[in-house]
Amino acid sequence: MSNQEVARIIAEIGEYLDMEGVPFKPRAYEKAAKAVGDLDKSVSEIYASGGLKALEQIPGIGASIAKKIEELIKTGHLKYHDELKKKVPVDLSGLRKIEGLGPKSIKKLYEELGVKTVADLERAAKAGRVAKLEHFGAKSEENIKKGLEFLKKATGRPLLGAVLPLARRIEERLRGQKEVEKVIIAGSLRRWKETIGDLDVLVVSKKPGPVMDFFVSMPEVVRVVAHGETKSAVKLESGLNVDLRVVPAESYGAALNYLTGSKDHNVALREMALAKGWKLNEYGLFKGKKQLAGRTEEELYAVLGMDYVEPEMRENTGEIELAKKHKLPKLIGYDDLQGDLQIQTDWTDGADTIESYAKAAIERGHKYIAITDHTKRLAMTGGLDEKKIRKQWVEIDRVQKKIGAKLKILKGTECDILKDGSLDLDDETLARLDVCGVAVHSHFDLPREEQTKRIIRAIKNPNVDILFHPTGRLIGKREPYDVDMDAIIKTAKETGTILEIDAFPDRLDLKDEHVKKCVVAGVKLSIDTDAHSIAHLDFLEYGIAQARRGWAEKSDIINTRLLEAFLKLLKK
DNA sequence: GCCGTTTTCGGCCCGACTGTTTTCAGTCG
Ligand SMILES: Nc1nc2c(ncn2[C@H]2C[C@H](O)[C@@H](COP(=O)(O)OP(=O)(O)OP(=O)(O)O)O2)c(=O)[nH]1
Ligand SMILES: [Mg+2]
Ligand SMILES: [Mg+2]
Ligand SMILES: [Zn+2]
Repeated sequence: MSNQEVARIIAEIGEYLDMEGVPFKPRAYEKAAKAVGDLDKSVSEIYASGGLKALEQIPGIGASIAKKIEELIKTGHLKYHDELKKKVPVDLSGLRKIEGLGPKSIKKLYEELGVKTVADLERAAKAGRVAKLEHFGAKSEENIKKGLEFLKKATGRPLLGAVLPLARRIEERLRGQKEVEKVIIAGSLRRWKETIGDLDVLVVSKKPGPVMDFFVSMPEVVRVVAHGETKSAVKLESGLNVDLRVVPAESYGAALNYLTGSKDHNVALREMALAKGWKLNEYGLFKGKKQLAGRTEEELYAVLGMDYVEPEMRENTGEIELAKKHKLPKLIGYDDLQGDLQIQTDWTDGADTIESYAKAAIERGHKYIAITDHTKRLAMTGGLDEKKIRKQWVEIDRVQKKIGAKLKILKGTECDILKDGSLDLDDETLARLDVCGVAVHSHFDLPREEQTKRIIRAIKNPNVDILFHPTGRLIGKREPYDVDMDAIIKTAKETGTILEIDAFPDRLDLKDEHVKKCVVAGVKLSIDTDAHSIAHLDFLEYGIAQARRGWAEKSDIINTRLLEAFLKLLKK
């Protein structure tokens, strides 16, 4: 039984208890479910090796839930869950996808109308039966209908890269309003999560009314979900929700901290405040009626006795303890990169010429770039063979001469790792390159052991400098191939191979959790755009963000160095 | 149900908006 399956059952128990109005337990189950879902080892294995005791070691899991997990692992079933489900036998996860519909409403709809599924609910709403229920009415029925309509079109969480440009436009638009003193996008976007559930916008203003009116009447708005004095929410035609919070200047820091989250980070801070006899909310940190902090986030963390925590770290995964001990890492900054080490040109499947990339890189302040076209096995891209890549070197030399010393153009490759772990170009050719990147582009479905052996063999090659997009995932489209990342990281450490953080918004590969492991292991990383056109050169920030989410410092990333120092970090 | 240099018992983050309601529950952030 997978972690996700266990987590789902535990979470459902929480929802059923919530339905019955049981206090506190729902949160306990919710927390436990999240703990299981976030585990990076398998619960079954944890139980197999350490038994109940090991399960109870997981924060949020105590004796009672540990026993339930044991039953799930042993029998594939949980009597307690089955019993709760028998009382209200509905498609809970399906119905919960309807915005605004919570456990209490679902229970009522089942008991009064026999609604078990989304389809049942649709029939009941269309027949006007929902509006007749006590505590429901015409508007609740209408909202359910709208929710059902939206659910049919819903397409899941969009990529950060797909919403960031829109978010920045909305930010600018609000900034143009005269009542607006400050605007900032908070929420998961400020934490640079790889996918985004909604936009959370914070505005400072003395006059919220006009700001709210402007916000809910933006042209893209198709539905006003809420329209209040301090908070509004809308749905855009793209399906994206946008929340707006407006506060006075003296609450800016506290409100930004609240709206940035994560929820778990917020709750942990609020518990800290509570333990000191204080109260933390979005208006400030208070001792009785007196505001101790709230105008800035820096002040808020300081008064709580912590160092400032960067938004990318606010996931309640240990950052709070480090901040209290003043031991937070100093994260790599958004201006710290000197160059880009993965670029595909029109020699293969890229859209632009070496020369135009060089000019664009100079405009962006890069000191070096690596030209890393595909190799011959990727025939559909016109991948380079040993002969053709030598021709490319001549062109690189020509462009280098033309542009002079402003930018170093490195001769590189994104050489295919073949099925057996050998490489698509011969060693003599690889040895003559400035930067040799290798990557898996085929046989994604090899068994874990074989895939791991294949990649290890490739990076053990003394000519190989960097492993590009190490897990091969495409967010929302393709799962990472099955590979033992711990073994790859270990080998990278032993061989001095660099692992890449591919910044392309649908890759972000390595992702934050793997970056964290590399940092701990002392494996060096590179941040590259994987550009296939000049516009893609701007993706570096997504890679930097992922590095920051993995707690990487400047020194962990090789292309923060100037050329000479950077080249020294590659294999001899 | 979980958890602990304020507690092994008694707390549990805190607030906004809506809709249906004569005073607040439900849902969400
Ligand atoms: N204190 C507190 N803050 C919360 C709670 N729920 C949400 N928040 C805060 C933290 C969140 O980051 C912020 C925005 O809420 P969202 O639901 O939009 O979450 P977030 O943006 O983190 O993720 P998302 O990508 O939108 O799913 O509001 C809560 O229950 N308590
Ligand atoms: Mg959000
Ligand atoms: Mg939100
Ligand atoms: Zn390519």
